[in-house]
Amino acid sequence: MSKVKPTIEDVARVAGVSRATASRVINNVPGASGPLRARVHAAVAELGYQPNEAARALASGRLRAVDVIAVTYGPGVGWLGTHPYFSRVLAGMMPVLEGARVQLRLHAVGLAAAGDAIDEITADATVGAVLADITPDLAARFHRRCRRVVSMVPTAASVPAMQADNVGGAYAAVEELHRLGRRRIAAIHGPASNPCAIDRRIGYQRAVHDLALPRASADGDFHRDGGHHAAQRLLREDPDIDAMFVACDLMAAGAVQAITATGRRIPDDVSIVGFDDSIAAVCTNPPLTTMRLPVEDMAAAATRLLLDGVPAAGHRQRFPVELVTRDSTPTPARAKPAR
Amino acid sequence: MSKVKPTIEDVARVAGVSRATASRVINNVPGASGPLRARVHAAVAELGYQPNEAARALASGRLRAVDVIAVTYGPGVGWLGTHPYFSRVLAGMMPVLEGARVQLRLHAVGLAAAGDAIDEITADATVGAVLADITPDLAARFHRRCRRVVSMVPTAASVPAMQADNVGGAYAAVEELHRLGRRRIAAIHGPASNPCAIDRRIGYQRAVHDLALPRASADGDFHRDGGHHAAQRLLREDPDIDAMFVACDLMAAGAVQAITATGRRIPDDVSIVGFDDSIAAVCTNPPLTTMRLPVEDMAAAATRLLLDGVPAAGHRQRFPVELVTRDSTPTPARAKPAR
DNA sequence: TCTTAGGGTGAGAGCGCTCTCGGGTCTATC
DNA sequence: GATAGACCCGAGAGCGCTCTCACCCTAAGA
Repeated sequence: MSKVKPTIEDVARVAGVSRATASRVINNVPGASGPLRARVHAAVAELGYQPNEAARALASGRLRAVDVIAVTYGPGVGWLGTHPYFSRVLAGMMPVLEGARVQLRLHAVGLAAAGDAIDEITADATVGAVLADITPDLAARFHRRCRRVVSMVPTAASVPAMQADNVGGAYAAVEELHRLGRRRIAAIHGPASNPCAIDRRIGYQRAVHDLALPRASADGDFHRDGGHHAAQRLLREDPDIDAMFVACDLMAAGAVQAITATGRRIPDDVSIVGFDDSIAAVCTNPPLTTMRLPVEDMAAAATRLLLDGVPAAGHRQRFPVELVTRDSTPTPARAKPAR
Repeated sequence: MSKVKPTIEDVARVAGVSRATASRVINNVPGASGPLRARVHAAVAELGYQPNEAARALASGRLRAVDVIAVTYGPGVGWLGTHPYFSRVLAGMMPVLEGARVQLRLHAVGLAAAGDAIDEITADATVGAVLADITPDLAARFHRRCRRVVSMVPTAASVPAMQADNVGGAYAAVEELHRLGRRRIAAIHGPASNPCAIDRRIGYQRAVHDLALPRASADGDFHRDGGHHAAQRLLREDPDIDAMFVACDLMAAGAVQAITATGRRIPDDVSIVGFDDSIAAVCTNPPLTTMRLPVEDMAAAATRLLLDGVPAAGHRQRFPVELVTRDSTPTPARAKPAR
């Protein structure tokens, strides 16, 4: 047995067919049949042949990989290392990629360098890119350069996207709190420039408006510390707050700590509904009632869309955001009676 | 301006040099100088040239990418979606990869399919692979097939690895608890087959032995629920436990919930030291005192090692595991006096 | 002045694969 | 039995790049 890796040429020789035929059966393309297919498969197995992806990509003009783009705001890798969201995206994509034998390439690119990065990534002509986190204008630019793109976050109308009902989720969170008898429902929002955060903010505002509830809110940064500070501020400004809608579980974790530090009990004194249903939701004490964002499903669907060809411009796939009840809201029996 | 992507041929023509020279300056290899370099750079800029990675890989026999391997135990993507560890590995690698213009490919491979996966991944002749999570025998096999490998977890002696002091970290955790006056220190271990978990277990056992402390432990699964159940069991079997060493923050989060559910207070009744210092450590209530595993540093160092060439067999780089004090252990002033 | 060494440069041969195109074979139809 | 059509299969031309090797030019040494 030779040390060098067998090529398709070797497979063809062993199978007694042409390179073209070997290629056809290896790629499962019609135009070769029965007995020949069997012989090629046998040769592949015998030689332990593994196709060279680089050669494949060069010859076919398409690299069998999907890019994942995480634009990092600020220096370093930003949220990538700490926010549970990205892991969920990867976890959702992995199984569908594996089935298709397509590689996953991860790009964490700074906002400043994003333009160049788009050029580079596009140059490799991959199957497509999943925009895990990105600004709307960058997404639009990406889509313009290379149609094979699908966004996981709200974006311009033209860019194909997975669309979770962030507005409705936030609205439902406030409704739930209201149903539980809460009347002073404050909100901790995400960054003012973040599209998801904006939608959740809108949902909150609509709900408190429709329910004729007083409005109070503070901005966080989608991170634990931001949630902590925001909750402190909120409680200082209005000590009678009896519930909080927090636009992200990680911030909610910080809020829980801030609230209990004041001696208030959760859920009795202050009830909380988070957002995401990430791992953070079950790490807090008490575990969080939260709005489940089906990130894994969305990522899987995005990947499938890419694998199926060029997504139609403006393509939308909608995902519900549903309430997951845990212990940061009272059980109905313990709920405060509505005034 | 033509629609087709410029090739190095175009660059060479515009610069008035040969393809070879263009290649030399683009790849920054000696053998071309001064004026020519400038002309080539100008041509690259003018055309907006982006090298085709596939062609590069094919011609040079090396794909400019680093593989990240996460062997998933059991079905699906296992820990990838929920455990903060993987994000930290990726976050650590990203900046050094970016500097070297090397891609990151992620592979989450089931234990059963890992053998085939190794063959496939190896076939692409990448710069190397970072073994984020893997069994020792699989790591050895990987290393045998392709020397360009470095493990992030304990493994056979031959496999190059980043080595965190898991044993010492666990030992130090118990010592700290003892210093704080705790005497019935139980442990929640990770999976019995996990190399990191094994080392932490050893550290605990050595410490309780050296300190002549009673031993009590339960096995978890490195996940929140496992920690929860283990803590319940431990408390049931010995209600007088006054401290827990938990081999992973995620499990500690579960343990915190189980402990407070019994009415015990943290850190006064039961003190806790976790392990990892992952995002979970600051989501619990109270935030966890924990042993910091410098995952990002380890991942960055692993990546650099790969970028520098073929790592020497048996190469080891050691990393300390240090105590991070938060609120799940009493401040020294509040510590119970030693008996 | 001739030789030699050495660095700069270009020609050209692949890397391993895909895919088009043309030729050959086989069946169905008239 | 002749012809058309359908179906298989192989030859061969690249895909865009790297890298070896030979060539040329210049400068130093004899």
